Amino acid sequence: MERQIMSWTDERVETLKRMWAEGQSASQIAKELGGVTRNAVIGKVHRLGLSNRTEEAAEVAPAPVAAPEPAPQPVQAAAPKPAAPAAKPQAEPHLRVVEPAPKAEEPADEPAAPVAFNPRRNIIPAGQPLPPQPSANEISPETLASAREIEKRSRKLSLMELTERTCKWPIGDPATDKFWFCGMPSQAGKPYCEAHVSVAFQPMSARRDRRR
DNA sequence: CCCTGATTCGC
DNA sequence: GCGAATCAGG
Repeated sequence: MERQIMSWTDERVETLKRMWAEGQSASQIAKELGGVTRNAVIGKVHRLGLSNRTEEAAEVAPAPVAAPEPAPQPVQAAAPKPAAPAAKPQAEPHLRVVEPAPKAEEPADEPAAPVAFNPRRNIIPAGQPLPPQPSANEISPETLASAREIEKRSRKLSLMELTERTCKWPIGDPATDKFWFCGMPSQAGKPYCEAHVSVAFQPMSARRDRRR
């Protein structure tokens, strides 16, 4: 009754251009558009002549996040349900708790382990910094900057949208609906994307060096 | 194996 | 113009 079988309408081309500029991969774009394969997307990208996507382009388009636009953003279930994470984030062979930081003023809190919130008991009263984020003072500024950069482009996936190959780094406060998972491509065999792996898996030597 | 983009070429 | 098949690479 409509649409003569998926074609490159202006609208779809716009989405393609926008996502490509944001640095999304051809497969991600294809998935978003639906009805086309990544090959189709790549082919179109080339025909549009916007092949080599350089850094600057990526810095222009990033929509500010909770932008109230009718854009085809992936819906996100805002239900803070106890539902067992299909892809249980934790239980990773993650970091060693670093040596008991003799930095007196640093309360021996959590290691840099993200996804540690416990949804079953009391939902964290929004306002308490319970959510993930490892103690920044243990991470190099470069690594943190990289993570923040990635988070701005995160795919904001809901729990149910995570797969074995999406970054499961939680972002935001799980007690609110401003909570989602990074969703960028995860490193093979790892639970997080490159940037978040860097934050989560700190080589002991690097940590040691940093606090010398 | 998972994934990436690039290219070719029949349609 | 389109995109599957294929290639080259991480």
